[in-house]
Amino acid sequence: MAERRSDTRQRIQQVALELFTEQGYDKTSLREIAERLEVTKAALYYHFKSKEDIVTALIEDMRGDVTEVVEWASDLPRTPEHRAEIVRHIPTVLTRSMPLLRFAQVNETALRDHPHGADLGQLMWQLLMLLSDEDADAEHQLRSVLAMAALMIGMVPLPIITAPAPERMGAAVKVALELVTGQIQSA
Amino acid sequence: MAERRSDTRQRIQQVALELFTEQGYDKTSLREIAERLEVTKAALYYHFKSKEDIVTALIEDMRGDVTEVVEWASDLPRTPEHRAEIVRHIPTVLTRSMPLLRFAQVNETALRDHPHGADLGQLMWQLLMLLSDEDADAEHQLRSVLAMAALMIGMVPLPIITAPAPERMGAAVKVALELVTGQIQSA
Amino acid sequence: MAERRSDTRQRIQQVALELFTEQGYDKTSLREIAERLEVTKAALYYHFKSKEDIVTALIEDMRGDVTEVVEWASDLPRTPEHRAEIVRHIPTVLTRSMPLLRFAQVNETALRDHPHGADLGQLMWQLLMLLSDEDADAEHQLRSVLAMAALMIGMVPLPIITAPAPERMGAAVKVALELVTGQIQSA
Amino acid sequence: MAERRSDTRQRIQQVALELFTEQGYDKTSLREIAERLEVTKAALYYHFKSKEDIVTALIEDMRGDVTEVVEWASDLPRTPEHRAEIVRHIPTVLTRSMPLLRFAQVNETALRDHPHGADLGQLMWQLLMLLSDEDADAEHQLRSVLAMAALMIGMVPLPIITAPAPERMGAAVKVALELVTGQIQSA
DNA sequence: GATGAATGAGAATTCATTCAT
DNA sequence: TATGAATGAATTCTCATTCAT
Repeated sequence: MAERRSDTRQRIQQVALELFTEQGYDKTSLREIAERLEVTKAALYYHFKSKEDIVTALIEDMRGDVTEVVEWASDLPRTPEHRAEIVRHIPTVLTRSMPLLRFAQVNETALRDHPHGADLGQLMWQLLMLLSDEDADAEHQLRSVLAMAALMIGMVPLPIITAPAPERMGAAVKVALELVTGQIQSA
Repeated sequence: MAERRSDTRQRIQQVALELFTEQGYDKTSLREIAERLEVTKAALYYHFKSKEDIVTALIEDMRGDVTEVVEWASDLPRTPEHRAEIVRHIPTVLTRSMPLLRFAQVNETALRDHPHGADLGQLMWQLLMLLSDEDADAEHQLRSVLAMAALMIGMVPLPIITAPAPERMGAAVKVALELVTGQIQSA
Repeated sequence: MAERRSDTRQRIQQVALELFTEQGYDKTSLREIAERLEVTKAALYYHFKSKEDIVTALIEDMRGDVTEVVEWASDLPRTPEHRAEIVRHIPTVLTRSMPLLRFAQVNETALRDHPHGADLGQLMWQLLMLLSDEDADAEHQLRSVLAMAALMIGMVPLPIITAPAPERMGAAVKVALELVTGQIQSA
Repeated sequence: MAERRSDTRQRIQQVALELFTEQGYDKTSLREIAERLEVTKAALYYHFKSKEDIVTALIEDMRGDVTEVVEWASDLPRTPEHRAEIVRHIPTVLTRSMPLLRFAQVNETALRDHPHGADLGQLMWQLLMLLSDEDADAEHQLRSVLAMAALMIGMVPLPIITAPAPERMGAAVKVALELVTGQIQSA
């Protein structure tokens, strides 16, 4: 009763996500994951049919959060005020998904030929499109890309930005707002 | 006279840079590079003592351009006007280095344990510091990171930004200026 | 009463025989057999103590038929007429065993080191010896081998022989008779 | 000068053919082949791009002999006399190819999904068709299959046939002739 | 300025098998 | 009468690297 159903499967996903992000998907061997979990490689294959499949599961798991925010935002009219609201909302709703987004960014090339890499790309694309339009001009598109980048940097530390998390997040939202509304924000 | 000094060495670097960027450093084998050049793997080892060493050479080759702009900018006083001038200057002086910067970005994890990966990081750091200060606040640091990101996106196409190169570059400079000067730019 | 004794055990044997013959013993994994039956691999181990053991059961099951014909024929005097009678008898009495004989032939190498592979070999040997003698000359031995081969080809389709089953069987018996009696048979 | 070109490649093929025939293709690991040759597994991969590829090379190597006899025989008119001539000719011209034919027969299932397994099948088919016709009746087709089988048994020892090689071959030719000409042969 | 032949280390994957429940 | 979870040993294959020529 105390045993959670398929504890191991969860732990594999978690450790894999950590290692894939830290060292890269290609540089991380299944041996390494297995050792870290103190199981055998074959145990990984009991739970996932391939290395790729671990990634697939990771993506599947987090798709929900993104879809949710996309659906919520899609109904909003495309006004600067609503874009601002979306920007403010994203950090709270996507916190749990951030590790995956970071993983995706760091493993860009490795995901290029992954069968579900495209899916991940699409998720990010949908996020971006919340702040812009497919037929907006280059500047608008660029602004929304940068706004999303700002939010990501706010949520996960970049070695270059030394400030503590809350301050970082505050700055990120502020700059992101400026980018999507085209207005300087007062602190 | 007819033979340029080490033609092959140049071709190796060029092909390697292409493949490393397209497919990732880890996913690109020396066999693949050799095949593309129609030489044997052993020939690569005549010119470079290891796979890592190709990267080292790549970095070495482009370091000059960056150093140059860094030196030029370092003498300028840290005013908004000069930061703007730097932003405007970067695209012209770094065009040749862009492929390498893109390579670095795309192979973040692979370069993490490369002996000269740190060097590349430092180059980018120096570039960033031209627009900011080590002891600036989080917002300032973030702004300069995003400004550099804007310029990079301007120079190399991101699948998401569909506009043609000149328009893309124009938008990039405009947004970058806005980010580093804190002022909305008029077209 | 409604449940036949060990239904599953029978189904495992049947599916295993099919797959072993189609794809070869080595190429057929227990996973595949289990999947085809929609049970787990562990279920196979409930019924058989090893993969080898499935083969053992298969052989055991069919030994009866062969033994029967061998015993019947052993009592007959070694005359051409009786050899002819044996040839004519074999197809009717061995029809049920044919799948196993085909399996044995197709998995010759795999059965070489099977503990009961020898048994199967012996069964075939006994069959052969019904038509020949251990101390017959090379030609006689060859004739009886070919006669048995003819009968087998008659019973199971070879891709090369396109005729429908009854015609095939008729031709097989005719040629087999000719081989063991040394006389051209009239249709 | 004393060094034969690619000695190793030849030795790999030879040892592989031996082991594949003795133990079966699937049961023979590259490790085993490598050990027998006192080289590393990787050396095999220098000479052949996969395990399959060794088989391909084997087939390629022997195709010539078969093609030759097929071409010679194709020009002959389809009379019983010529069929007899073909039967008599085959053992001399196919001696070198026999090991491969034996390999093919013993590894029937393993070759079923080999990309060049079909090729081998076709070679045998062509051989068969020299003694028969695509639209001959079942009996004729069966006779030529058995005649070829007889010749093969004559060339390679079957455990069941104990006679020494020359006698075996003599018997084989005799029986094969009888099968294709439909006439009892006098010794 | 190259090549041909080889290696050692390690990767992903598959398999038959076991055992507690 | 089964299953879920796991293992150990093996397999095919790839890679960066070396070295004599």
